Amino acid sequence: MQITARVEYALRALLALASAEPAPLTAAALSESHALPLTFLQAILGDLRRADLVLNQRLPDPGYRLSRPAATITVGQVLRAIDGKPAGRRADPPTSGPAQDVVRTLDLLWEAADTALLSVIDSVTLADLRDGHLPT
Amino acid sequence: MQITARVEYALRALLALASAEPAPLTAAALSESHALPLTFLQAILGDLRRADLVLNQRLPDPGYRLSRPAATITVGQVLRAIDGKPAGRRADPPTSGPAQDVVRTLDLLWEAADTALLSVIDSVTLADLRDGHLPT
DNA sequence: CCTTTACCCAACTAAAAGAGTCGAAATAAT
DNA sequence: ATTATTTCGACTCTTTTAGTTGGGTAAAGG
Repeated sequence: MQITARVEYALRALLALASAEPAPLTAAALSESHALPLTFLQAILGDLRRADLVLNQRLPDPGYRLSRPAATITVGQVLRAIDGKPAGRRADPPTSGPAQDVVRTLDLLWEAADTALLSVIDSVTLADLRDGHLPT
Repeated sequence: MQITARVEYALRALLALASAEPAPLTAAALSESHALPLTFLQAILGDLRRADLVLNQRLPDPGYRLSRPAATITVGQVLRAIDGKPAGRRADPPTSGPAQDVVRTLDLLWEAADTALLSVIDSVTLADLRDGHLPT
């Protein structure tokens, strides 16, 4: 498990929004109160908006809000919105030889690992995190 | 889940060794039959040897062998031997402010995700992979 | 001895990904 | 118009990955 800063920041920001609900928060406000680099945060909020997890409004009372209830947004959705790719091996598989079967077997292994991961992150919502309801 | 080439190559090599048991295979032989870059593979085998997963012997009949039965080596052990670190966030946590609690909550989340992952990779052995016994 | 075979190791390079910054443009009240 | 804020693409800096290179070690077998 490698947690990128993007994902971490995205979740921190979303949790702040979940706690502020239904009041909107501007990017600047989020940046200050949670020590997130402003311009980087803006880029991240852009990803979240394009993934329809968040929406923003202009004056009066400008800022970002969750686009749906915190209980319906899972951590998995956030990860996929931010990091895009669900997984991926770096090494390209050989096109022939006895290693073929081995590679197929490893594929299944990584798939099983991924499934285990998804079972956690797709079952935890922003509301869970906000309220401290965590998995075992 | 991000699978590095090092881990992938290590597992391919170990599976080859597990299948060849108890005959030793040289680095060159592994490199050729499984299309692994030789010098890179040597570095990886060095890690595996230092982690006591593999041992090598000189003439006569030189090469690498598993240092213990394939059924007692788990994928998790290999991952830890090769990539070292169990996990890690990139973003450094804030030293003060209301984000403190959020960060602690996220810590627990990542820990849960890690546990889920370990439950898979620490329960699958090289013998399982070699024989096609995979987790659900 | 001395060549051959194979491993050992530290330093190096190249390319990609990650973390952020910068600046100019768009938006929409007041 | 002006102000506050978001939006977008391009840009920089650093770290990690994926390898290579080159020099050295060990131990037969001739």
